[in-house]
Amino acid sequence: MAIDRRVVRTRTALYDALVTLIRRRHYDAISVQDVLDEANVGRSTFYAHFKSKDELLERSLERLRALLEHTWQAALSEADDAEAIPYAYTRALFEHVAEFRDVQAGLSGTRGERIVTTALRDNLTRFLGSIAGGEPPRTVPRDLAIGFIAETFIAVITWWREKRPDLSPAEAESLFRQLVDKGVGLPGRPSSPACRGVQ
Amino acid sequence: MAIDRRVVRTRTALYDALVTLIRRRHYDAISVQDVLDEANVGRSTFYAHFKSKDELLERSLERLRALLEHTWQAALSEADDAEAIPYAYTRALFEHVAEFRDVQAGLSGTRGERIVTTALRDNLTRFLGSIAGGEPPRTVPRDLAIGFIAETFIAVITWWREKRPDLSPAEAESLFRQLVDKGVGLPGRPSSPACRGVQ
DNA sequence: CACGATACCGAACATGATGTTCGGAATTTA
DNA sequence: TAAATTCCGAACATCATGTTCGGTATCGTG
Repeated sequence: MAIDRRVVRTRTALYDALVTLIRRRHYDAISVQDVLDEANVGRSTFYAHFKSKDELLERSLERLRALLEHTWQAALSEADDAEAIPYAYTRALFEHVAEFRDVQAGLSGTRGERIVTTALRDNLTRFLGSIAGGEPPRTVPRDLAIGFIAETFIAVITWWREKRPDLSPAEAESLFRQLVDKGVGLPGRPSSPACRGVQ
Repeated sequence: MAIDRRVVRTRTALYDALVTLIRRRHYDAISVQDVLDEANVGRSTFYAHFKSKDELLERSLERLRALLEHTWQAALSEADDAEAIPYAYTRALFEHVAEFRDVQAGLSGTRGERIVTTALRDNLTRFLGSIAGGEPPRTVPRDLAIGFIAETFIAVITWWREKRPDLSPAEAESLFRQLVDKGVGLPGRPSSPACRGVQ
């Protein structure tokens, strides 16, 4: 027996409603009742599927996961060699990210933001882990490196949205890559000279 | 006329109570009433001083600010030259951070964490800005660089607490500096060879 | 098509947190 | 000591959360 069509309709309606509302106002300012009204779903029905607004968000992120997976696959086929894959991936990611600006804004500073960030980090871990072939040992532990990459990604797109929304995805991605690849050093002292960016 | 002693007593009692509770349980699981009971302060009194739990936390961070300021001053006098100041600062910071592990844990994933992170970033901005003498132009915009540093700091101490609490402050700080200075590159391709860590 | 199973509705209810009000008591400053 | 300020605490209004349950609609299946 296949999955009852009513449940998929109900759930997607709730997912859509939540995203719609996040685009309109701040995540913390959205009540379960708001989602219910937007989705035209009964109260008891909601709690039959999810135990909270946070869980609704979390489960809805399987869509994000699908997007990331698709982007990853595209990067896989597009890249020349295995080493270039991650870069093709993040490049594509920056192209897509701009479309979700209002969602990012609605999530900023909330528990929801952490939920999304965690999902992103988990996906990165999975993807990057899948191509960890004969890599030389690194001084920075792998899980820390991945957390670092994910947080840097968040830092860049947040700054991009809040401070310099005029930048193109390519420019933002360039900054991201620069930070991940070479760091920046603490102001006052250049990091090791060979690593300074050009100019 | 000086500030009424009753108000400072009340406020510090509330600050202390909040921190005490965060050490015991998760920030989200703490109600205003809990803080009131712990601090032995009347309900109406609380709302005469703060409009919410979040504001209480935010205002209580003036203490954090004082700690950071003190650490900064110490780094100022300790460092040989101006360029070494930031590093003396972060080194000292990692020494202190271990003492607040349970507070970090109680805040992780909450709005409170964002409040603290923002305060930290603001302080970093202020400090690092104060020594931004004749610095060469950098390819990465200054405010992005500072945000990047702050987020990297958070990423490292979070990973340190959750995954490798056995590490010494010096070891953790070494990883932090490595990331900030040289980045890490995306797995699969080394970042520019000259920048790889030793070994 | 028809029947059994399942999901949805919606109203009602319990619970608990938030934030306000106000008169009287206590403490502080001057 | 006197005036001003702050605190207390109980009562109250409001709101969001989460649960219960009987009736209804929709679904999958034979």
